[in-house]
Amino acid sequence: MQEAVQDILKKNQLSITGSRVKILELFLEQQGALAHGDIERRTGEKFDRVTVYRTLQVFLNKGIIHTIPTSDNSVLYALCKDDCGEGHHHDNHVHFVCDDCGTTMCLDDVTVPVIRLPKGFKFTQIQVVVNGRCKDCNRD
Amino acid sequence: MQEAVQDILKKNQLSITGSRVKILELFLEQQGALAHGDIERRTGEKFDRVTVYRTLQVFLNKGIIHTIPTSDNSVLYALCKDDCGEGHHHDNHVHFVCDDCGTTMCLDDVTVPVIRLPKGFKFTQIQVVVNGRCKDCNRD
DNA sequence: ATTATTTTGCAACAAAGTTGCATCTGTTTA
DNA sequence: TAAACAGATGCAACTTTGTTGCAAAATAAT
Ligand SMILES: [Mn+2]
Ligand SMILES: [Mn+2]
Ligand SMILES: [Zn+2]
Ligand SMILES: [Zn+2]
Repeated sequence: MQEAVQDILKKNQLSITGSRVKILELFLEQQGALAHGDIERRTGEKFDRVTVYRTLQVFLNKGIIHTIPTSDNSVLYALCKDDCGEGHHHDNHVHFVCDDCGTTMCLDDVTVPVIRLPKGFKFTQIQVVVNGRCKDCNRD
Repeated sequence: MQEAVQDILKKNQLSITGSRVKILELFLEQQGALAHGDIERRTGEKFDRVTVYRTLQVFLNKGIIHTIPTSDNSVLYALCKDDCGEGHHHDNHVHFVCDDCGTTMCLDDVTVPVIRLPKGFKFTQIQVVVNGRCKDCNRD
């Protein structure tokens, strides 16, 4: 785990600092997505709010994490699993929001479908967000 | 136009007030979606910010407008075309964001596809947001 | 026209996000 | 390994966005 964190930072030519290590650990030990607030809470207010913002921004630019649009328009972040790089995101999988437990997760195995657009429209990216009950919450 | 506005308000048992008429007009004379900020600007700061928030909230509850999730997590609103009512939205169409001109619009004729979820997951709603170049911007 | 009900604007507040700058930390080089 | 450098952090101050309570104003009902 420690190694994984260091690897990711080195691979992206980022200096290894307390906040980056800690925040990256949070993402690795968590299956769901994290909001900015979650991160602040779970780092035990160890880092300044500004540092968290800037760290997330750096991770986004480097293609280490991606944002997830949600129906309530809160900003969520999740690890990129694939080969995303600086300015090159290709996380074309479906996102799932459980209305029961509130977790938002990447369904890495569910690829986004092809959408037939009206004449004249060209797409570059398709985002799919599914709401419902997750696996765990249905097991009752 | 004036009539359409009055009709919608009456049909939803809403009293006819300056802000409601003006904001509804904005939506009717516009093909794309509007952000809260757009509305404030285009009403010429005629109404208090709080009034705009409350008006949009009322319209949302009544099923006159719906929100659109976007990749940059800004809140956008658009008219419901269908038979949405109080607490009953069924705007299951695809949304399109033009990266060129910035407009976000409802593709009312493009219905959201069925998504095959992993075992154990149940869905209640599927949101699809497509980014790309719109019809108008491709006409060059 | 009078009354009852909603809606509005204001003020005060809370939450979320940004920016500049001095200080500190991690990395590089000699 | 120590000094020098580049980059990251924390703080303060600020902006933007959204919320709440309440009195005044506008709308609807009688
Ligand atoms: Mn994802
Ligand atoms: Mn729509
Ligand atoms: Zn769940
Ligand atoms: Zn366009």
